Amino acid sequence: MTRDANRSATRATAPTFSPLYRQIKDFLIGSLERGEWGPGDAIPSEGELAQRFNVSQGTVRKAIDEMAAENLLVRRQGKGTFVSTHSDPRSFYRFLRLLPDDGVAVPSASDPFYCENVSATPEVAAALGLQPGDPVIHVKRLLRFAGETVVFDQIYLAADLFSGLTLEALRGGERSLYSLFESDFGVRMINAEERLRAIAADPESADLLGVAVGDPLLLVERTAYTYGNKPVEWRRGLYCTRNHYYRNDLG
Amino acid sequence: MTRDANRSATRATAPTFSPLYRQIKDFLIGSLERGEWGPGDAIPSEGELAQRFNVSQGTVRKAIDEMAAENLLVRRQGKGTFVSTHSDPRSFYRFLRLLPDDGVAVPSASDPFYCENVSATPEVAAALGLQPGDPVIHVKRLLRFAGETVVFDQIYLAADLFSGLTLEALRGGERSLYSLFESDFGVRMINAEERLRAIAADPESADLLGVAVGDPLLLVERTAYTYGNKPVEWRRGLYCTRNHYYRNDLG
DNA sequence: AAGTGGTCTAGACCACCGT
DNA sequence: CGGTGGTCTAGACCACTTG
Repeated sequence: MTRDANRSATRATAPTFSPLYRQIKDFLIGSLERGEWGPGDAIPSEGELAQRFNVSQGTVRKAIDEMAAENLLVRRQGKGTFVSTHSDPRSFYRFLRLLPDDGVAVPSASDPFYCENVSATPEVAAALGLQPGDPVIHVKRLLRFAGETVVFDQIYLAADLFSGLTLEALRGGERSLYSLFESDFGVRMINAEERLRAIAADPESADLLGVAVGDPLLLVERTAYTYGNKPVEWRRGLYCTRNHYYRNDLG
Repeated sequence: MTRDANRSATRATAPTFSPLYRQIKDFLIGSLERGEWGPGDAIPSEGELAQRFNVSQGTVRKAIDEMAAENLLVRRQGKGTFVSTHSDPRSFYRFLRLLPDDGVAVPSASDPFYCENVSATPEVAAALGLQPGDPVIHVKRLLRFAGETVVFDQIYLAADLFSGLTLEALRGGERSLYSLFESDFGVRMINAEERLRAIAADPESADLLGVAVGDPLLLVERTAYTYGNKPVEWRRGLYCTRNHYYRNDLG
């Protein structure tokens, strides 16, 4: 992280222009990837980082500002800057967009009932960047809102990252799935992309969700990424939208 | 915008703490609301604003930074800072999340076929903050992707803001709907919230979209807001997701 | 009181855009 | 070239949290 690294780069090849705050941000992201600070930990103060990098505090601030905007860090005035965690209730509803038609959000209950090692189908392999046949973990679960079964999720995880995952661990407690991944496997989901479609209920889903075969269901396919935009989870969720809706804000 | 407005506010009532950059931001937003700068116009330079408000350039920068992050302004290095506009292709796909299963985004064609003044139903009135029976404009249109009819939209607009809207104007040209609202009626959509559900196709929609009655369709209800979070449009869209999907990024 | 993030300043220089 | 936004500095003071 030497100063003036750009200006001295008068090579013939195209130089890699990158402002100081960007280099600091990249360094901090690298530290997160390497797990040097765990979720919920405080990172060094702005002043200390400024000294360590020999830059002004404002430059460190700009790097942290961007990371806070990307939900990688959380600032807390008077206390410090902390690594984001899925245990934080504030970041809980970021990955669950389902709300009841009337009234406010109610805590949902997760009921996993299947967890096996299987071979990746071509579809799953493509989503996770694996080869068909590679080992993956297949989880099935239901989500209930106020007693009503609303979601049937089928979740596929790269087996190398989550080896040892069992149904018992999943049934654990009140923690969210991503919270468990984070604490038990050191895999932090920082990003996800969902693709939504309306489809007709198949017999298995209809049975689990208490609807008739052929009834319309909201299909939500999600690819979730960890640091470096590496896909580590793919899931196929069927949402019963009789009394709930999927909310999306177009900023 | 006097300096130290906070510190001198030693009243008994709870003072309204607000940093300088926020006051400047509020002023700029007010100017946008009052239409002092139209979509696509350049706002005064950072230096000029700093002089005008008797603050440093960095303070103005922070105000503009936030507004750029909220898509209200667009910065262009070397040129200036400009009021966002829906004519800008970059902000086009912010309000249309539908993509074809295979291949890249294709320009969509809008085909409006109905535009009448009607009385607001209770549902529409509630969404637009009106009284049931108040006048609204009801528009129906189809959206085609590469020749395939994919969306059936029913759009409701507060009549006072869009009086004079005709089918002919809607059929106008290649401009997006929000681009037309912006240039012809001075109403800029800055924000929207969508609620998604899966439902069974009714006869009218099935006919328009070329599917069977009862087939699953994606229902997308949108409330769009202009400055001051004032709702000005409510729409009910039915999306045929046979060959397309609704994409959502969970940041 | 000490330490943290939050705001603000005044000035410097760089990168980009137009003429 | 002049004007614009983009980066960076060094230092000041404020607001919040904790001991």
